[in-house]
Amino acid sequence: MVKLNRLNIDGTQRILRILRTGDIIGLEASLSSHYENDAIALNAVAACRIPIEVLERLDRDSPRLRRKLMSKWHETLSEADQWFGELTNGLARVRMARLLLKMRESNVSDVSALFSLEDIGSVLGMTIETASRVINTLLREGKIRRINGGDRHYQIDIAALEQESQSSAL
Amino acid sequence: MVKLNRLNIDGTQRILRILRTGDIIGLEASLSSHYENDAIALNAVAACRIPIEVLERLDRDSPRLRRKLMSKWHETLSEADQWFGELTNGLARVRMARLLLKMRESNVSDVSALFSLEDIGSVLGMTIETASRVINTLLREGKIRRINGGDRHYQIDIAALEQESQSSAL
DNA sequence: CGGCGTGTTGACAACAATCAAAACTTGTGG
DNA sequence: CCACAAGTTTTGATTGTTGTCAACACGCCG
Repeated sequence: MVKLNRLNIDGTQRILRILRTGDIIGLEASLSSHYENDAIALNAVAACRIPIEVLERLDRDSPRLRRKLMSKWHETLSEADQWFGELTNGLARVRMARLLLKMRESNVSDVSALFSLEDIGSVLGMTIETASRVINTLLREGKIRRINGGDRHYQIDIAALEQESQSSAL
Repeated sequence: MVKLNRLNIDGTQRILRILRTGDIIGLEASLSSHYENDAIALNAVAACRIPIEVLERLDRDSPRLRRKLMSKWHETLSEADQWFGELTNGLARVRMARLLLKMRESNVSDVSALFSLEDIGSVLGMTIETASRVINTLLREGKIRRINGGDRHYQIDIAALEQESQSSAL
């Protein structure tokens, strides 16, 4: 997992979203030659680099790749909007529920991989203390369970969390 | 101004961002043929429509346009990230200050155009009551001034608001 | 005039931040 | 292998901010 970090003008830092297998990054390099936010790996990652020249040649010669590239842009934007819409509204426990659902290893899995409290706080816009409290409440309620050995992995009660995540926001 | 509205699965609604002169919308139509969020005009707007076929022909024939198109995607994503980073952190009055600065008519103007309290609330993730309170506090402090006649237009004290907007978040 | 949409204000309750301390983990060097 | 230091998480007490509920003001239009 890779966190996409934005450093605001005022020194504030916020995680914009978490990138996972299949996600693309730095596509803007083909345009402006400077990155606008940091990417920091949260665990061991395998990355595949495509040199700009190759990208440009393919872009020139292959309409199919062009289409694919557009599609990636779209996907990224769509993802960004989803994070915005889902993780910035509602009570702390609602946002946490949504994050847990979002960070599942796959759409059918009930195993969710989280990260440090500090990073959780930065994603959900809350302090590490509230993050900790919310997680522990969910643990006590049996809606999530720590997987031991798994580094900050949780087994989650999907149905329960989906209900939580639908609390009205604002 | 056009508000880009996201309708979440749970019925919640949230404004993702506000589009203004020069912004582009519905670029994804060239890919997936379905829109994922509503666009609603907040005042009279002039729009320019480009048929997909034209877009595709130009995309095929003109490398320059392709570059331009990519650039637009990039711009949109960048904008989305900026909204996320700036308007979802910190106290209500900090977020309001940032919105006021962002909604200026130009980079040098000190006139900021807002919209209904309901929409402000939906952008900043707060209730209309808090939005009203914050605005009135800023008015009383003389940091913003209502422009009479101007429909929800404010003359803002840029320096003061910039200072506000730099309050530590979280 | 009377109703409707929008904005304002107050009192109160709920939620989350802050401050502080302790428990627990992990890695390091003796 | 233990002791210790540094980092991370947990928990408690308290304060501050924001949401909720309710009432009212104001302008607009039929």
